[in-house]
Amino acid sequence: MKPVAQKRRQRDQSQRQLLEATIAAIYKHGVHDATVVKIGEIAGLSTGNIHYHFGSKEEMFAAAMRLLMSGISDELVLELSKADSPLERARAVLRANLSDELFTHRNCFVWLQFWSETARSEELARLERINSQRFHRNLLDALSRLMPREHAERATQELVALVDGLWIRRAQSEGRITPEAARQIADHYLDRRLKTAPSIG
Amino acid sequence: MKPVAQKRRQRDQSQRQLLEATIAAIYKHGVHDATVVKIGEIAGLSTGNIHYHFGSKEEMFAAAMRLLMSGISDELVLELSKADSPLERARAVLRANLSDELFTHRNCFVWLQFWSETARSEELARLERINSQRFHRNLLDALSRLMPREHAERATQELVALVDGLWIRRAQSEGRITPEAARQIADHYLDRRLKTAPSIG
Amino acid sequence: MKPVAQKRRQRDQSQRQLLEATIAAIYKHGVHDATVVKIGEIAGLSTGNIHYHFGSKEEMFAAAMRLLMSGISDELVLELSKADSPLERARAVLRANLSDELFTHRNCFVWLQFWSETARSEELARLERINSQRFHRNLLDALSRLMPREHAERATQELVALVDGLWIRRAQSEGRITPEAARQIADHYLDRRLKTAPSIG
Amino acid sequence: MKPVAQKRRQRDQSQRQLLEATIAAIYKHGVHDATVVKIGEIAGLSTGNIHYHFGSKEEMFAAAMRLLMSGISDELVLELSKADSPLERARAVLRANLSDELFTHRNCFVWLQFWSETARSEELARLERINSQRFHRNLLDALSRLMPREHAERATQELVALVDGLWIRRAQSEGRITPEAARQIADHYLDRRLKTAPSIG
DNA sequence: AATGAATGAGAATTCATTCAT
DNA sequence: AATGAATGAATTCTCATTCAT
Repeated sequence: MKPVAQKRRQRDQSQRQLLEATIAAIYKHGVHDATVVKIGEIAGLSTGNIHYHFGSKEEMFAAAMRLLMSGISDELVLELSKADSPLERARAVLRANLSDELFTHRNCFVWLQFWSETARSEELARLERINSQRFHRNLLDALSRLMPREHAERATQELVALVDGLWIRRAQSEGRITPEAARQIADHYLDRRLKTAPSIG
Repeated sequence: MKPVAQKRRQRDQSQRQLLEATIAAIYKHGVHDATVVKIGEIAGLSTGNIHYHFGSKEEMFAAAMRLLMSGISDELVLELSKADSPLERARAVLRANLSDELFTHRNCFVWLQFWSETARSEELARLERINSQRFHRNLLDALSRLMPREHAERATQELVALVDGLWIRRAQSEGRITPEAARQIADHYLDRRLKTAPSIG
Repeated sequence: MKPVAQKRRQRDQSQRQLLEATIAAIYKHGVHDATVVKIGEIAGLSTGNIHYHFGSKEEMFAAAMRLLMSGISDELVLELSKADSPLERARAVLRANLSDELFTHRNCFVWLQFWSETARSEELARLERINSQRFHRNLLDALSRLMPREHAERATQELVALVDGLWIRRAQSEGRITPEAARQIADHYLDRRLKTAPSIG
Repeated sequence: MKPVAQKRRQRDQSQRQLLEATIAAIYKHGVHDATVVKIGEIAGLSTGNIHYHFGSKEEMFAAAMRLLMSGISDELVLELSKADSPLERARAVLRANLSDELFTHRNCFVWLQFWSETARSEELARLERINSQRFHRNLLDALSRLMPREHAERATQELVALVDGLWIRRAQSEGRITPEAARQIADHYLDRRLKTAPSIG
């Protein structure tokens, strides 16, 4: 008989597979058409098993959204770890959301699908708020050291909207915008913002 | 009164009611849950009627999206008619998309739902492209007279993304942002853009 | 105002048009898919009108079957009028059902469709029995003068089955059998029957 | 007992039940009114199951027709296995189609329903052709050894039509003809055919 | 853990029929 | 006589979920 640790590992792997498959299915078919059967096929598991692992489709979708969010979080932590000035930190926050790894057609598309599902699931709405607020908070923290509070708040709002808009654009179709171009837009925006805002102290 | 004319009016009214009901249902339940039965209830018409008038649910959704787009178009025409300088025209384009009438929670929410449906319906995707391109073109026309071509193109991209991001934000929940605040963000952005770009002539 | 006779003529024409359209629709789509709307389109009349004229779809189908039957009947009368011996009469009955005008793909196909509808409509079943019995009776009358009663009865049964089978064959697809070939089969069968049966008198 | 084997048996049994129920429903109501719900009720299974097992109603109908055809095929093989001369073989082919087990009101009625559905389903039409050709070929093989080729071909055509006509007759209503009578008709026809055709060799 | 057969509520769609004009 | 908008019951099909194995 297998030791407990091995069993757990196997279980975790199944669940991970299921979450990846969920995202893949949403990317392929859209949330609406990402059915339990299709997800199961991609994951190589039966529908019965999905309910064994996640209880319901909605819980699995929430877990998939969390997986996506943890990817964003990891990227953010990575970028922030390399930044050692407020300006660098602000740039790091933007870069994290527009990196080659994260700012993919797939990611942006799937995220847009979750955005729209927010209307049907309070849990997904909650997760969206958490993600949005984390982005907002990190950016505000950095900008607050570069310009007066009020300016920083406005600049944050604008940058958050700008990045969201870039995600929509990227989600729309493969070729509309590249990560490189998106980063440039955000960076230039930040530069102009800093030039025109009164500096601190 | 001619019976033919009366019948036509009756038909047009039913179709209009159905389209309004479609939008209302999407607003209330999300695209996914805006079923033919619910739409029929809101419109006060039977489900059979939907297929009599539009052939299929999908075609009715496309017609509803077109109705939304014609609202945006009307607003744009109205604003542009009042503008008589390139700068005014650029502002008019932005204001049209962020006006009190258009930049409502309802409109932005429903539009986000259509955005996500783009993945499932080629016709909706086509409509989205038309709308996006019209916005892009009008803004670029105006900005091209205020700054060198290349700058104008970048500025357009940025402003389009910014406005899309503001729509997402507005869609998310009633209170996150007001039309007034959104217009300020866009206007300030434009002002800074003009200050930092080399002027024409 | 139109005279009464003219009105009646107009009404009769509409009804005749509708019956022809019914048959055409059944030929084109099969009974199952010959909907009131499709029939109306072929006839150039609205669905409301169909019910004004026939009360219900089923009644219209029965009327269409009667029209088909009257065609067979006319053909039979015509052929019989030219026959002046028992043998000629027997041949006439067969020829009537296998004539170039009647034994068409269209006729046989539509008749097969009515045959199957017999299961759902007592009225159609009744009509089918009338038609079948008329065929049977006329053939038996003729054959009874050519061979002993018992032989005649058997021969009639056989010939009726043979002709029905030929109709099925013709209904199946355009090319399986020609009227000419069908008539030869029936005639040869009759000849052999007469040769091997004891003659009367 | 292996669970896998058990599941397969369970599945096969359900599918078989569904096919029997399809035939029973067609016999009871006609193809047109043999709805998924009614079939499910007869089979004692839910409607969802029909689509789980067969994908669509049409595919299930095709499978039911194949089941009917395999019954005919079995009967034919059985009869042929007992025949050891060309004449015996010809008789066997006829007897197979007119046996007490096969030539039932139920079978003939259901087959007539499938015949008429041939117009709506290319697959059913294909199956009908296969069945018809098998009958034709087997009969022709036997007759070719009893009379010259050309005679054999005509005799085959005639016998096929005769048997089809007998099926129609049997389908029409319970009492019109018995298997015994049908076999006599076919046998006598064959006898007369052999008498009047030039023999081989 | 895993399977997959079975369920049943709910989805879009079709269509004969009605009815106001 | 004729139209065609409106209805609503019925139909096929989908899909998350359950459950025996």
